[in-house]
Amino acid sequence: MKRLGIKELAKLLSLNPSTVSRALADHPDIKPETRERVKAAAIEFNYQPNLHARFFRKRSSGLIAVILPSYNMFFIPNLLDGINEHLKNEGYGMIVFFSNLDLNKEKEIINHCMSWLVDGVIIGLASSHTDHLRQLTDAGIPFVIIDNSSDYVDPYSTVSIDNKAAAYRATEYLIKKDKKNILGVFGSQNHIKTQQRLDGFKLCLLDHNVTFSEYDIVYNEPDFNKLENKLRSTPYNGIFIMNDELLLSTYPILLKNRQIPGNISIITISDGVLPIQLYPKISHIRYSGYELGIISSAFLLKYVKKLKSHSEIEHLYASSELVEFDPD
Amino acid sequence: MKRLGIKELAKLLSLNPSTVSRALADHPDIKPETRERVKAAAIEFNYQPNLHARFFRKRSSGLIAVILPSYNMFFIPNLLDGINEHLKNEGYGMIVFFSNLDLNKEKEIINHCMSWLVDGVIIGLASSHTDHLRQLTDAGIPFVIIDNSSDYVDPYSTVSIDNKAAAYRATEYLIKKDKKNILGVFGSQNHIKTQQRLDGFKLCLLDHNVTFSEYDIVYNEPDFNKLENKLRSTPYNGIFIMNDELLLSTYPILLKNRQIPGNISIITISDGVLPIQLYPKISHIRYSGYELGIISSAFLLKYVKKLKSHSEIEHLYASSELVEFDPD
DNA sequence: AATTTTTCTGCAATCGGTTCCTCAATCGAT
DNA sequence: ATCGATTGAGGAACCGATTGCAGAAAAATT
Repeated sequence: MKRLGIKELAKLLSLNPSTVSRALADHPDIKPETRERVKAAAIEFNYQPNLHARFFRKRSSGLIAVILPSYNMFFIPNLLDGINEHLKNEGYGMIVFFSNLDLNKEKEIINHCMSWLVDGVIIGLASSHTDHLRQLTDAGIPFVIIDNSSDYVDPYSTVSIDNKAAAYRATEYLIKKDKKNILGVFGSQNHIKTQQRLDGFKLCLLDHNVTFSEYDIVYNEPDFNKLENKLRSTPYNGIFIMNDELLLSTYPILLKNRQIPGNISIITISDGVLPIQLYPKISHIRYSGYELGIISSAFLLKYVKKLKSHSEIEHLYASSELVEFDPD
Repeated sequence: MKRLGIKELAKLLSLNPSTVSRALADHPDIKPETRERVKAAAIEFNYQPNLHARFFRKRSSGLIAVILPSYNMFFIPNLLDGINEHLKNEGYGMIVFFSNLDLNKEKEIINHCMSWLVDGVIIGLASSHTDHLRQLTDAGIPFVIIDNSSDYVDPYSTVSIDNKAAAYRATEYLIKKDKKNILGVFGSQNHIKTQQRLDGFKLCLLDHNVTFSEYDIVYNEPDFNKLENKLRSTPYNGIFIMNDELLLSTYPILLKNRQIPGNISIITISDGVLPIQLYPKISHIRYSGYELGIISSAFLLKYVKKLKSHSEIEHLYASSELVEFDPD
């Protein structure tokens, strides 16, 4: 069975292609009877419109590009799900690209997006460079930046979780459990996210008069001996772990050096997938990748639909909640 | 700076659009001088071709769709990298979809692909259902099935690792280390992959006259007590873990109940990311997602380029290698 | 019954590149 | 110097769906 175009379908129905087109698009000009006849035939003969022809003619694709920096395995799936779900409901499509944390690749992708006539872009930046985003602005293609909130640096709209607040709450959880010998495990200090979470962490300790020193913080440590030494030399009873990647890499060391659960409490910031896969499960400040997806796509569509001018910058924050797993 | 089309570019160069088109496509009719002049101008004025117009006219998109069942597999990033790399070199583009293990969504995506005029499809099946793939066959769109090798069931080309052989080699590794009290950790018995790896596992034990019983196998066990009980009641000194997911979920239990590394050896089958993130690192039969990507896309392109008839079914296997991390 | 209004459908242009075909200019050979 | 072959570029049709406009048919109004 060969694929048939709108002309063939029209011929089968003894109608004009334009009528068929309008019927399928629920155009009010077409009377219900004809409309239903056309739709039935479209299904019967498995008519699939040529999207390229359509987009070409419409000079817009109804497509939103999602550009992600890496295939971070933990929350990306939920994020994409959320975005896709919302876009689908609104009649938009989604097309996903990965920049592999490579700025040049990110630029390439953006050029590509322009060739694709995308209606909007949701982007997780590969770096702190944002100059190339002006291309999008110039072409009138709206975009929002997700996760990597560099809100105070550039005049672009962003959606992210409130990293500082999340870290604060996480730290507070440990303190309220009276675990005041706290070790902080953080990522690269160059990263904005690290700084934000570090701010929340330190602020909370300060607010609660918990003494700590820089010695009690491990940054992006691939050398596990250092971590192990600290665990052996200091009676830490609370561990703050900044994210999933660090949780995964440090958890075995913790298990080896401490009874878990026992007199030690661990908390992390996560979308909640990894912490409940581990055993025992890990308490965490949970943010939802799915929610972030919904929020960012809804936000973007406001610009796409011109409900909002692209010069109206705004910074949205997704919520996070404490998920406890300690037995006590 | 407004986007300009091929006509405007042609006007700027005092050339005909057709000449510009040919120059950019390296058509031999155009003399090198003109060609270079056109290309320089294209860069200078940042000419971005309208891909929809192009694909529409060419009646093909040069796009390969990659449909994956879920994101949360450890080797997906490498797989996509491999596919993308090869396709790019061959002048094709890649477009990625996720079915979330949902057959209906998979069907939807396939319909979508047809509307997109994709030139080929690489698909990791969401289920064992394959009826809907006939649509692609009917439309003359070639495809290959990856990872999930159901080769003996359906007449479709597949690319995967040789699960049975990999499991055999993994088991052999344990036996050669004289670890003959072996516990096997497997996934859902409904899954073809489980069966294949189980076959290799059992065959190897049989070949080496190692006694074992069904008691020594754990299937898709979300209840960790069972696993823990077995570890306590039986002096296992070798553990075979079928995949990354299971490694992640069982590793903490193993750590808790055994000194690792110690008198116990663990082996898993993996793309090699997780096993070296854990501590201590885990020996594994390593297959490369990247390689699988290269192989499957190269294979698909043979069909796409009509170097191979779509009726010529073939089953390719990617290689795997032993990666050892035991201290002794 | 004639005219106006409304409802429905057809016609044809159009979107931006690509490609078949045509043809002028250049070149080499006789 | 003439003719045929080759080279380089232009002209125009075309891909399939959409949409402004025109107009026939039906309904409503006078």
